[in-house]
Amino acid sequence: MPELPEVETVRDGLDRLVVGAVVRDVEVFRDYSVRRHEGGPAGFADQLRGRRLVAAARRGKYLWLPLAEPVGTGAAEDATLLAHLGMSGQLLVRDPAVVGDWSHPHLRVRLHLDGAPSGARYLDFVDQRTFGHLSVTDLVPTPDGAPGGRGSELAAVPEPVAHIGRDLLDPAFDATAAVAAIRRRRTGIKRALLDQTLLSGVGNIYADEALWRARLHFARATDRLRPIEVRRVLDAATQVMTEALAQGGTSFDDLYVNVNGESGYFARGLAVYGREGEPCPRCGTPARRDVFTNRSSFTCPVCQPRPRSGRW
DNA sequence: TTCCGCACCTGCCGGC
DNA sequence: TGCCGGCAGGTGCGGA
Repeated sequence: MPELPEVETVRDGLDRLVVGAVVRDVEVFRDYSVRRHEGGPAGFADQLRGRRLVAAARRGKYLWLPLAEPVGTGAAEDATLLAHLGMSGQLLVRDPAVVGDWSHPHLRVRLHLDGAPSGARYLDFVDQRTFGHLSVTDLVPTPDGAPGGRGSELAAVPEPVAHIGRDLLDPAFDATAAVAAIRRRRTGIKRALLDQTLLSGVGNIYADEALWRARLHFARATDRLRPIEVRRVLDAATQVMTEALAQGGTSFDDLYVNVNGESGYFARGLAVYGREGEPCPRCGTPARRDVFTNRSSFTCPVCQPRPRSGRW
């Protein structure tokens, strides 16, 4: 599933392979994939045709490509192509001269490109489970005046991204403020980690891994955790996502690949996620799976003892 | 205001 | 062999 390291891997690929390209044409094969674009599929295509992709930026799991006119190649304008990969979305950079008449059963949107630095002609949005989406949206200023996200120098973010917090790999991320915000909540620590308004980019996989590294059970109440414990789990999340990024992200199957269609290798680096019954790498106790907020959570019952009065 | 549960969506897999 | 239900899970909305 694409979480922060996977989305950052895709962003880096787009930065190298398609930034500078002009969108010659747009094909929307599945209207639902542009459901968040206010003008519908036709408006989505109209707003992209003839525009130049001037950067590849990211905050948390949101990815965007600021747009400019093709002539007068100045700074980005006030609009951007915004993407969220959801559970299974992929952005694939394709050159038909290399891959032939490539298609995919889950191809939802295709951008035809001219002038990409890689020579690629297609930017394909492939999405099996269709939780992902694309839109063209306005850029709005960041409240703190710092760049909106990794890969962009603009102090602006897409309007739908304005409400989410900065992510742990963002140089402008304020860990002290995040610790305080989490402790003000009256919920479980995993719920807080997954709340994208507090901090962005952490999903189910890395939340479980960070909690295991920090030796905290997912149901520990945020308002009863000491600041140092919250800080410990944030540091662990930063560490595990940095390691995953170095290995191209986590791939369990072909639902996550980079822009070239290649898998990441971090799945083998996971300590507990998806390893029910397998020995904890620290103490050897079989990992446990619980259903928490309608999804699986994996813990070591010894390293991460369940609290007497936790918040499920 | 804050927190929580659920719907959205598709394909795979196991059970019958 | 075919059908059906469960499961995967990020996000946003509505209800408590």
